[in-house]
Amino acid sequence: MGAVGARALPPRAPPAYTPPMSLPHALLTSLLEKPSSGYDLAGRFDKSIGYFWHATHQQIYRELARMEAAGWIESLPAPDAGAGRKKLYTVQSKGRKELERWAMASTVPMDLRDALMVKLRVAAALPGLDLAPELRAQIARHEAQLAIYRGIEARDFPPGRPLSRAQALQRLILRKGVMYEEAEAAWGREVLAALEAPIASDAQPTR
Amino acid sequence: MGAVGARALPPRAPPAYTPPMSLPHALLTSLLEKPSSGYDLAGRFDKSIGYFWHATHQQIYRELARMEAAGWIESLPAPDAGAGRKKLYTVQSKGRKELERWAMASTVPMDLRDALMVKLRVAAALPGLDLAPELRAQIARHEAQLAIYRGIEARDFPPGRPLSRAQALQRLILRKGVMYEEAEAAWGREVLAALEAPIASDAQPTR
DNA sequence: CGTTACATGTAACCGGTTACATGATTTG
DNA sequence: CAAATCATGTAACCGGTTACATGTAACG
Repeated sequence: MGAVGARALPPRAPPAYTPPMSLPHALLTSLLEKPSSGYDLAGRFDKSIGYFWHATHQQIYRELARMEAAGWIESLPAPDAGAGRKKLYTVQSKGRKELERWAMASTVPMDLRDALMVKLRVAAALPGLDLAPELRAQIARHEAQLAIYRGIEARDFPPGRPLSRAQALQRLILRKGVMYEEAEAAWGREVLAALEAPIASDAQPTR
Repeated sequence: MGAVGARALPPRAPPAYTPPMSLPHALLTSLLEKPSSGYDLAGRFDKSIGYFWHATHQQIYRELARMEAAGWIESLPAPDAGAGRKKLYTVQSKGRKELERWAMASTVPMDLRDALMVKLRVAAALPGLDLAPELRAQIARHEAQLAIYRGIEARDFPPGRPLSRAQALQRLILRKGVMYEEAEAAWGREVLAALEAPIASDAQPTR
């Protein structure tokens, strides 16, 4: 097969706007909770998701423009801001349906892509290399992040107080951050301990 | 400021080839262990890192071409494969130095970007939504992956046998996969339990 | 009046993905 | 010799990032 000479095909029909991943859907969710301007979204990018996931204003403006073109959202000149260009985006029924569809659909997880894993492999090939400093830095970073999440948890969800459904879900999102950082830090400590362990030079039992 | 009319600048000087992330360095590591063709690298993409991180052959060929242009690696027509185009890539001293530099440098971690976190937020805004099936699927997926890693661990690193330095490092890479999947599955179970818990409709103590 | 914050955008690049193409080698 | 596999690539897109541009509103 392989139609020879099929080179100069017209540029494929503009693919129907169906993003595989989730920035637009994250924005859609934010807008569902509260109609906002692109600037507002960039500023907070959602109180809970923004803890873990940063998006620049350019990304956000781009997605908003696309979603408006797709009819998922609509913009009105903001009631405040007289001569400014500020726009207020509101989710349309098409957008709400799309968000439901996406939420119910199954999503493939991201690859686990950690530079430290590669660096361990480098250390195996280049025995002179000392990864301990970088490891200590990473452990400290994860522990600091963990402390931040724990602080938020203690402040926003003190134990013993009953939570609304929305609050309970919000807390679970934060829990993910906590559990993720705990696992990262624990792994880091395990690696550091192994690096500092007596180097049983090569497969020699300590005897 | 902002030199008006500075539009038609010549396309900025081709930025010195300094990738911020790590695919080239992962490939470099693989090549350091064993000079290979692009096809070989695509096939295994490194026994340990390939467990977690997939790279397509196009990515790999592109990176190999760039790294050769940068003088990090060199290609020779492969000794086998008579009339074929197969090339064997070998790390040059420049590449080895770059790998060391990168391994010692500190790396910024990736954002934690999980669709389920967004979906929980959606569920908070749209109370009709039932995320339980998707959650069960994710838990099953993580547990299956965990079983695979545990199998490899048991096969390659049975307890009680002393390990060489390289083997110990290899095992730590695998441990990361294990700990990551454990944390993901544990979080999933926590969320599922919360979703199925008595819905204390809104902040009403069960009393 | 000048600086800072608000607010939106264009241009250009890089990494990751998908589709397509091409040709050599091995095998039934 | 036809099909599968080996082996390498081009083209085109999309998402994420950085640099640059532009203008309004609020504040001291």
